[in-house]
Amino acid sequence: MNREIERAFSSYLRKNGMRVTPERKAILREVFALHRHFDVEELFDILRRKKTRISQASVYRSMPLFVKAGLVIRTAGAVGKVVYEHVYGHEHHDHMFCVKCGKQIEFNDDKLEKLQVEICRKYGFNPEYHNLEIDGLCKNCAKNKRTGGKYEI
Amino acid sequence: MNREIERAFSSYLRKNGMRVTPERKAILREVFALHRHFDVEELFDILRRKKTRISQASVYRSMPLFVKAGLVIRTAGAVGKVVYEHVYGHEHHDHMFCVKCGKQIEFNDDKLEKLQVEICRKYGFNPEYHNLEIDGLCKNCAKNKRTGGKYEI
DNA sequence: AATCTTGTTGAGAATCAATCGCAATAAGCG
DNA sequence: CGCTTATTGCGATTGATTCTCAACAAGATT
Repeated sequence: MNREIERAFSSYLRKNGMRVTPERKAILREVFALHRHFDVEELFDILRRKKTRISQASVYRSMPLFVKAGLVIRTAGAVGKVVYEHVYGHEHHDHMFCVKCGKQIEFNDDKLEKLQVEICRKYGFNPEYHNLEIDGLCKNCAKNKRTGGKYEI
Repeated sequence: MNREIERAFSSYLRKNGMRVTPERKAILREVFALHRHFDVEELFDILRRKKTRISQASVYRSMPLFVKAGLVIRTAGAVGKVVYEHVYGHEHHDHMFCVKCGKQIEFNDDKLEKLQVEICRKYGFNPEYHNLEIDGLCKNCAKNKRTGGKYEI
């Protein structure tokens, strides 16, 4: 992981009267070792497998800190589950999600980003983060389209 | 409520070998009487206040059906909560969500919609529905910005 | 209209994510 | 080093959602 990230986080903590603990650092390290979306359960499992002696509660407690520090974002997950993704030093991207096979396509479009900022301005809204998910059928599934599929929503 | 909606739903059910029950119809009616976002708890409370003898489980069971039938959409709610909104015969819109005060702003932008379709085409993706949520600070909260606010994320 | 099949309901138990309370611990200050 | 107080871990708790299962009833068949 990047030394820079750790420093950014420590700085965020101190600035807000919070403490830099080995637990928080260890969790952050794993978050940035995971190059995909994940939920707290997965993260906790990884930490446990690595024998770090960190409680689930601490993991739950740390995630909002990472988010507030701008290092991690929370994206829409399955029903009643919160999904995270680290973001520091990464390109922002949006998702297409195939409702049939579950395939995820990541994309990024500059025009789209700019247009959103423009729209926000119209409403006096200060965007910090956005999440666009387009649901539909991927190329493959559109081809073998069956009506009335029973995929989960 | 619209007779047309009820017919659309009944048709969806029959097409998939499911049954049209008074419970499902009553729930659907309330969903379309509610002209705003809601969660299952609210919906259930309303049904109870109206003395309809419908169980919470049935409400939970019905929601995904409405979604699959294309009458209702699920949008991102607070942590661990699912929020719904009826959509049939309504203009599609997206949301801005103030992370500090929780205010929701609905907006719609034609250019944005068209741009998305265009992007999908590039990926051979067939969009059916999309959900864009822009998180940030509303006009008011941006003004009285305190650093390190403790709002939940 | 009576019968049959099978999807649906209600009630409560069960599950699962997330949070909380509290005593023990330790970060960071002087 | 010693003090203050944020943080930890544990277990209990909350709260939303799902499950189980027996009773019921929708819709097809006769």
